[in-house]
Amino acid sequence: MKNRSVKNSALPFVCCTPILSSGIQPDEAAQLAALFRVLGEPARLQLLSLIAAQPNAEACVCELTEPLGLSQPTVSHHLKVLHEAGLLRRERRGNWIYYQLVPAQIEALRNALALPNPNP
Amino acid sequence: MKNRSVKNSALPFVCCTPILSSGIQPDEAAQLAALFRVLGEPARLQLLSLIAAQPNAEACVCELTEPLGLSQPTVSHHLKVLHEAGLLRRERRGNWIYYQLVPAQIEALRNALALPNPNP
DNA sequence: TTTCTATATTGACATCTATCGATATCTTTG
DNA sequence: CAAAGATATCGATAGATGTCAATATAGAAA
Repeated sequence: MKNRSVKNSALPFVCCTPILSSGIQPDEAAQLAALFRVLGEPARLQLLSLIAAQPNAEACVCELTEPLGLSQPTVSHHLKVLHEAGLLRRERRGNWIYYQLVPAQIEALRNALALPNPNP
Repeated sequence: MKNRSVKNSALPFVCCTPILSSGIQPDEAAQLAALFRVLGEPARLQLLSLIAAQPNAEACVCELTEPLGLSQPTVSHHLKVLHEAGLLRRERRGNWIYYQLVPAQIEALRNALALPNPNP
């Protein structure tokens, strides 16, 4: 099977052409699919949701491990995947590392699914 | 690893709560992730794009195999996955089976990624 | 420097899945 | 009914990946 990870097949911050409005090329499909694959994991969707729900829309790993019911290394792994996909920003503050959403990247993904205008 | 397929963990036509506006539950995350996972495959994105680009926004398997460069069983498999996810409609017409997009389901997925309103 | 705490990395394992060749099923046509 | 064509299913296989325990790393504090 081909390598389909974001890290190797796509750059962060892809600008997503609407796939339903124009024929997409194989390399575009690979990049975009890598991003959707990142979202194709319940734990990662919950992480995005949890972070968005925090007071300042940011959270450190220690705040995310318990509500997810996963080990700290696993949570770290998922955060890394989200970060490499450009969906999360990270910032160290003292001992803690805070993760925040990257709204532009999420919006880019949404845009890829935009329906074609029936009356252009 | 848990079963994460659409067929077993999610019903077609899920109605997607915006995950960034409210904390989502594990079962919601599982359903939604199953849908994103369906999109996390280059071949399937290309299928959606190809079908959308057809004259009547529909295509039979025979029209999709060649541009994808995959075998007929593999294309059939991907179409089945998309169909079970509620993203494609199927309709037999003579010997051929035509697949069409289901815009409502695509829109539902988009909606799941909607950003929260900064000034509610 | 040493210790403590938070996070990341490593290695291993079980499971999932994309892919294909072979074959079955279904529909039309002769 | 038999033959042909389109699509689906089956079985096998290689590669990807989520998970954890163990360990490493990095910054803060003593």
